[in-house]
Amino acid sequence: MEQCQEKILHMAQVKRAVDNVPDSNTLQNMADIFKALSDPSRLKIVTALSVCELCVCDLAAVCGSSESAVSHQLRILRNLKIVRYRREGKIVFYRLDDDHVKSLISQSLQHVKE
Amino acid sequence: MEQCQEKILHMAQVKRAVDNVPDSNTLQNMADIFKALSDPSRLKIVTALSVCELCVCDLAAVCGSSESAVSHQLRILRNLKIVRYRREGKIVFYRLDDDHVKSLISQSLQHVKE
DNA sequence: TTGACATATGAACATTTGATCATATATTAG
DNA sequence: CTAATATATGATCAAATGTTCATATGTCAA
Repeated sequence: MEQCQEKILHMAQVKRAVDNVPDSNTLQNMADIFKALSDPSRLKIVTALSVCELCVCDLAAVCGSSESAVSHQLRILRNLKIVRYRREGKIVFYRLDDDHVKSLISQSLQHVKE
Repeated sequence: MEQCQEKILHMAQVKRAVDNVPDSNTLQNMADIFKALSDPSRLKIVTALSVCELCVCDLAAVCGSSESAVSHQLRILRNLKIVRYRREGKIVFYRLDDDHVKSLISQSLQHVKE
Protein backbone atom coordinates (compact mmCIF):
# COMPACT_ATOMS: atom_id res chain seq x y z
CA MET A 1 0.00 0.00 0.00
CA GLU A 2 2.67 2.46 1.02
CA GLN A 3 4.60 1.65 -2.08
CA CYS A 4 1.57 2.34 -4.23
CA GLN A 5 1.03 5.71 -2.60
CA GLU A 6 4.62 6.71 -3.21
CA LYS A 7 4.19 6.05 -6.88
CA ILE A 8 1.38 8.54 -7.33
CA LEU A 9 2.81 11.51 -9.12
CA HIS A 10 -0.19 13.79 -9.32
CA MET A 11 -2.29 13.20 -6.27
CA ALA A 12 -4.99 15.76 -6.93
CA GLN A 13 -5.75 14.56 -10.44
CA VAL A 14 -5.70 10.95 -9.37
CA LYS A 15 -8.25 11.69 -6.68
CA ARG A 16 -10.51 13.53 -9.11
CA ALA A 17 -10.22 10.71 -11.59
CA VAL A 18 -10.93 8.03 -9.03
CA ASP A 19 -14.03 9.90 -7.91
CA ASN A 20 -15.32 10.03 -11.45
CA VAL A 21 -14.73 6.37 -12.34
CA PRO A 22 -18.01 4.44 -12.02
CA ASP A 23 -18.22 1.59 -9.52
CA SER A 24 -17.04 -1.78 -10.74
CA ASN A 25 -20.55 -3.11 -11.29
CA THR A 26 -21.39 -0.23 -13.57
CA LEU A 27 -18.07 -0.55 -15.33
CA GLN A 28 -18.75 -4.21 -15.96
CA ASN A 29 -22.21 -3.46 -17.32
CA MET A 30 -20.83 -0.81 -19.62
CA ALA A 31 -18.09 -3.15 -20.74
CA ASP A 32 -20.70 -5.80 -21.51
CA ILE A 33 -22.58 -3.39 -23.75
CA PHE A 34 -19.43 -2.51 -25.63
CA LYS A 35 -18.43 -6.15 -25.85
CA ALA A 36 -21.77 -6.94 -27.39
CA LEU A 37 -21.05 -4.34 -30.05
CA SER A 38 -17.44 -5.36 -30.52
CA ASP A 39 -18.12 -8.15 -32.97
CA PRO A 40 -18.65 -7.35 -36.67
CA SER A 41 -21.39 -9.97 -36.92
CA ARG A 42 -23.37 -8.50 -34.07
CA LEU A 43 -22.68 -5.01 -35.30
CA LYS A 44 -24.14 -6.03 -38.62
CA ILE A 45 -27.25 -7.25 -36.86
CA VAL A 46 -27.55 -4.04 -34.89
CA THR A 47 -27.01 -1.73 -37.84
CA ALA A 48 -29.55 -3.74 -39.81
CA LEU A 49 -32.05 -3.44 -36.98
CA SER A 50 -31.48 0.29 -36.80
CA VAL A 51 -33.37 0.46 -40.11
CA CYS A 52 -36.36 -1.68 -39.26
CA GLU A 53 -37.66 -4.68 -37.43
CA LEU A 54 -36.45 -8.01 -38.82
CA CYS A 55 -37.00 -11.69 -38.09
CA VAL A 56 -34.23 -14.19 -37.44
CA CYS A 57 -34.47 -15.55 -40.93
CA ASP A 58 -34.14 -12.08 -42.46
CA LEU A 59 -31.19 -11.32 -40.23
CA ALA A 60 -29.48 -14.52 -41.32
CA ALA A 61 -29.90 -13.37 -44.92
CA VAL A 62 -28.59 -9.89 -44.15
CA CYS A 63 -25.60 -11.25 -42.29
CA GLY A 64 -24.92 -14.07 -44.69
CA SER A 65 -24.67 -16.54 -41.85
CA SER A 66 -26.71 -19.38 -40.44
CA GLU A 67 -29.88 -18.84 -38.47
CA SER A 68 -28.35 -20.69 -35.57
CA ALA A 69 -25.38 -18.36 -35.47
CA VAL A 70 -27.66 -15.33 -35.63
CA SER A 71 -29.82 -16.73 -32.89
CA HIS A 72 -26.82 -17.18 -30.64
CA GLN A 73 -25.77 -13.60 -31.22
CA LEU A 74 -29.31 -12.39 -30.66
CA ARG A 75 -29.38 -14.04 -27.28
CA ILE A 76 -26.33 -12.05 -26.26
CA LEU A 77 -27.91 -8.84 -27.51
CA ARG A 78 -31.18 -9.74 -25.82
CA ASN A 79 -29.55 -10.41 -22.45
CA LEU A 80 -27.94 -7.00 -22.56
CA LYS A 81 -31.20 -5.30 -23.45
CA ILE A 82 -29.77 -4.14 -26.73
CA VAL A 83 -32.57 -5.74 -28.69
CA ARG A 84 -36.07 -6.79 -27.81
CA TYR A 85 -38.41 -9.05 -29.68
CA ARG A 86 -42.03 -9.84 -30.31
CA ARG A 87 -43.42 -13.11 -31.51
CA GLU A 88 -45.97 -13.25 -34.30
CA GLY A 89 -46.96 -16.84 -34.86
CA LYS A 90 -43.90 -18.83 -35.78
CA ILE A 91 -41.89 -15.75 -36.51
CA VAL A 92 -39.95 -13.69 -33.99
CA PHE A 93 -39.26 -10.07 -34.89
CA TYR A 94 -36.32 -8.26 -33.38
CA ARG A 95 -35.72 -4.56 -33.01
CA LEU A 96 -33.41 -2.28 -31.07
CA ASP A 97 -34.39 -1.86 -27.47
CA ASP A 98 -33.83 1.87 -27.16
CA ASP A 99 -32.27 4.90 -28.80
CA HIS A 100 -29.06 4.81 -26.80
CA VAL A 101 -27.88 2.00 -28.99
CA LYS A 102 -28.56 4.00 -32.12
CA SER A 103 -26.55 6.81 -30.58
CA LEU A 104 -23.67 4.49 -29.82
CA ILE A 105 -23.67 3.29 -33.39
CA SER A 106 -23.75 6.74 -34.93
CA GLN A 107 -21.06 8.06 -32.59
CA SER A 108 -18.74 5.21 -33.41
CA LEU A 109 -19.40 5.70 -37.10
CA GLN A 110 -18.42 9.34 -36.80
CA HIS A 111 -15.32 8.40 -34.86
CA VAL A 112 -14.30 5.90 -37.50
CA LYS A 113 -14.86 8.30 -40.36
CA GLU A 114 -12.48 10.94 -39.06
CA MET B 1 -27.60 -19.43 -53.15
CA GLU B 2 -31.06 -20.33 -54.35
CA GLN B 3 -31.79 -21.92 -51.04
CA CYS B 4 -30.76 -18.77 -49.23
CA GLN B 5 -33.02 -16.67 -51.36
CA GLU B 6 -35.99 -18.87 -50.61
CA LYS B 7 -35.42 -18.36 -46.93
CA ILE B 8 -35.88 -14.62 -47.03
CA LEU B 9 -39.25 -13.90 -45.52
CA HIS B 10 -39.41 -10.14 -45.94
CA MET B 11 -37.52 -9.20 -49.05
CA ALA B 12 -38.13 -5.45 -48.97
CA GLN B 13 -36.94 -5.00 -45.40
CA VAL B 14 -33.94 -7.21 -45.96
CA LYS B 15 -32.93 -5.10 -48.92
CA ARG B 16 -33.31 -1.88 -46.98
CA ALA B 17 -31.33 -3.31 -44.11
CA VAL B 18 -28.56 -4.57 -46.35
CA ASP B 19 -28.28 -1.15 -47.94
CA ASN B 20 -27.89 0.48 -44.57
CA VAL B 21 -25.27 -1.86 -43.14
CA PRO B 22 -21.82 -0.24 -43.44
CA ASP B 23 -19.17 -1.96 -45.54
CA SER B 24 -17.12 -4.61 -43.82
CA ASN B 25 -14.12 -2.36 -43.36
CA THR B 26 -16.17 0.22 -41.54
CA LEU B 27 -17.88 -2.48 -39.51
CA GLN B 28 -14.52 -3.84 -38.47
CA ASN B 29 -13.28 -0.38 -37.47
CA MET B 30 -16.41 0.23 -35.43
CA ALA B 31 -16.08 -3.17 -33.83
CA ASP B 32 -12.48 -2.37 -32.91
CA ILE B 33 -13.56 0.80 -31.13
CA PHE B 34 -16.18 -1.07 -29.16
CA LYS B 35 -13.76 -3.87 -28.40
CA ALA B 36 -11.33 -1.35 -27.02
CA LEU B 37 -14.06 -0.19 -24.65
CA SER B 38 -15.27 -3.67 -23.81
CA ASP B 39 -12.77 -4.33 -21.06
CA PRO B 40 -13.42 -2.97 -17.54
CA SER B 41 -9.74 -2.13 -17.11
CA ARG B 42 -9.62 -0.06 -20.28
CA LEU B 43 -12.98 1.47 -19.48
CA LYS B 44 -11.57 2.53 -16.15
CA ILE B 45 -8.68 4.19 -17.93
CA VAL B 46 -11.01 5.94 -20.34
CA THR B 47 -13.44 7.18 -17.70
CA ALA B 48 -10.50 8.42 -15.66
CA LEU B 49 -9.12 10.26 -18.67
CA SER B 50 -12.50 11.83 -19.33
CA VAL B 51 -11.84 13.93 -16.23
CA CYS B 52 -8.31 15.09 -16.94
CA GLU B 53 -4.96 14.26 -18.40
CA LEU B 54 -3.03 11.59 -16.48
CA CYS B 55 0.35 9.92 -16.70
CA VAL B 56 0.88 6.16 -16.81
CA CYS B 57 1.85 6.06 -13.18
CA ASP B 58 -1.29 7.94 -12.14
CA LEU B 59 -3.41 5.65 -14.25
CA ALA B 60 -1.87 2.61 -12.62
CA ALA B 61 -2.84 4.08 -9.26
CA VAL B 62 -6.38 4.84 -10.43
CA CYS B 63 -6.80 1.37 -11.88
CA GLY B 64 -5.08 -0.43 -9.07
CA SER B 65 -2.98 -2.40 -11.49
CA SER B 66 0.62 -2.48 -12.61
CA GLU B 67 2.14 0.15 -14.84
CA SER B 68 3.01 -2.53 -17.31
CA ALA B 69 -0.58 -3.68 -17.58
CA VAL B 70 -1.77 -0.11 -18.00
CA SER B 71 0.84 0.51 -20.63
CA HIS B 72 -0.30 -2.51 -22.61
CA GLN B 73 -3.88 -1.31 -22.48
CA LEU B 74 -2.84 2.20 -23.44
CA ARG B 75 -1.17 0.91 -26.55
CA ILE B 76 -4.45 -0.63 -27.65
CA LEU B 77 -6.30 2.61 -26.97
CA ARG B 78 -3.56 4.56 -28.73
CA ASN B 79 -3.67 2.41 -31.83
CA LEU B 80 -7.39 2.99 -32.11
CA LYS B 81 -7.00 6.74 -31.67
CA ILE B 82 -9.04 6.65 -28.53
CA VAL B 83 -6.27 8.31 -26.54
CA ARG B 84 -3.35 10.48 -27.50
CA TYR B 85 -0.31 11.39 -25.47
CA ARG B 86 2.37 14.01 -24.98
CA ARG B 87 5.72 13.49 -23.42
CA GLU B 88 7.05 15.88 -20.80
CA GLY B 89 10.50 14.78 -19.81
CA LYS B 90 10.31 11.28 -18.38
CA ILE B 91 6.59 11.43 -17.99
CA VAL B 92 4.00 10.64 -20.65
CA PHE B 93 0.59 12.23 -20.25
CA TYR B 94 -2.45 10.62 -21.80
CA ARG B 95 -5.79 12.15 -22.66
CA LEU B 96 -8.83 11.25 -24.72
CA ASP B 97 -8.36 11.79 -28.41
CA ASP B 98 -11.73 13.36 -29.18
CA ASP B 99 -15.22 13.97 -27.86
CA HIS B 100 -16.84 11.01 -29.61
CA VAL B 101 -15.37 8.77 -26.99
CA LYS B 102 -16.86 10.87 -24.22
CA SER B 103 -20.19 10.56 -25.98
CA LEU B 104 -19.87 6.81 -26.23
CA ILE B 105 -19.13 6.60 -22.54
CA SER B 106 -22.04 8.77 -21.48
CA GLN B 107 -24.47 6.99 -23.79
CA SER B 108 -23.48 3.60 -22.44
CA LEU B 109 -23.78 4.90 -18.90
CA GLN B 110 -27.31 6.07 -19.60
CA HIS B 111 -28.15 2.74 -21.18
CA VAL B 112 -26.85 0.87 -18.16
CA LYS B 113 -28.70 3.05 -15.67
CA GLU B 114 -32.11 2.38 -17.14
C1' DT C 1 29.43 7.95 -18.89
C1' DT C 2 26.48 5.63 -15.13
C1' DG C 3 22.35 5.08 -12.40
C1' DA C 4 17.61 5.94 -11.49
C1' DC C 5 13.14 6.55 -13.04
C1' DA C 6 8.97 6.34 -16.26
C1' DT C 7 7.23 3.91 -19.78
C1' DA C 8 7.05 0.37 -23.51
C1' DT C 9 7.40 -4.13 -25.39
C1' DG C 10 7.93 -9.34 -25.99
C1' DA C 11 6.81 -13.97 -24.71
C1' DA C 12 4.14 -17.36 -22.27
C1' DC C 13 0.04 -18.96 -20.19
C1' DA C 14 -4.74 -19.44 -18.57
C1' DT C 15 -9.21 -17.78 -19.77
C1' DT C 16 -12.68 -16.29 -22.83
C1' DT C 17 -14.92 -16.17 -27.09
C1' DG C 18 -17.36 -17.18 -31.65
C1' DA C 19 -18.54 -20.66 -34.97
C1' DT C 20 -20.37 -25.08 -35.91
C1' DC C 21 -23.21 -29.04 -35.50
C1' DA C 22 -26.70 -31.58 -33.29
C1' DT C 23 -30.67 -31.31 -30.75
C1' DA C 24 -34.66 -29.06 -28.42
C1' DT C 25 -38.61 -26.02 -28.18
C1' DA C 26 -42.58 -23.46 -29.97
C1' DT C 27 -46.15 -22.60 -33.28
C1' DT C 28 -49.25 -23.72 -36.95
C1' DA C 29 -51.42 -26.71 -40.47
C1' DG C 30 -53.48 -30.85 -41.58
C1' DC D 1 -52.02 -36.56 -32.82
C1' DT D 2 -47.89 -35.78 -36.64
C1' DA D 3 -45.20 -33.01 -39.88
C1' DA D 4 -43.21 -28.81 -41.13
C1' DT D 5 -41.37 -24.41 -40.09
C1' DA D 6 -38.92 -20.82 -37.28
C1' DT D 7 -36.19 -20.21 -33.61
C1' DA D 8 -33.40 -21.46 -29.45
C1' DT D 9 -30.02 -23.95 -26.94
C1' DG D 10 -26.09 -27.11 -25.55
C1' DA D 11 -21.55 -28.99 -26.39
C1' DT D 12 -17.25 -28.80 -28.58
C1' DC D 13 -13.06 -26.71 -30.23
C1' DA D 14 -9.89 -23.49 -32.50
C1' DA D 15 -8.71 -18.71 -32.18
C1' DA D 16 -8.34 -14.46 -29.72
C1' DT D 17 -7.59 -11.98 -25.38
C1' DG D 18 -5.71 -10.05 -20.84
C1' DT D 19 -2.30 -10.62 -17.42
C1' DT D 20 2.18 -11.47 -15.77
C1' DC D 21 7.12 -11.39 -15.69
C1' DA D 22 11.27 -10.18 -17.81
C1' DT D 23 13.53 -7.09 -20.63
C1' DA D 24 14.12 -2.92 -23.50
C1' DT D 25 13.80 1.96 -24.45
C1' DG D 26 13.95 6.80 -23.46
C1' DT D 27 14.94 10.75 -20.37
C1' DC D 28 17.30 13.22 -16.92
C1' DA D 29 20.69 14.10 -13.19
C1' DA D 30 25.18 13.68 -11.46
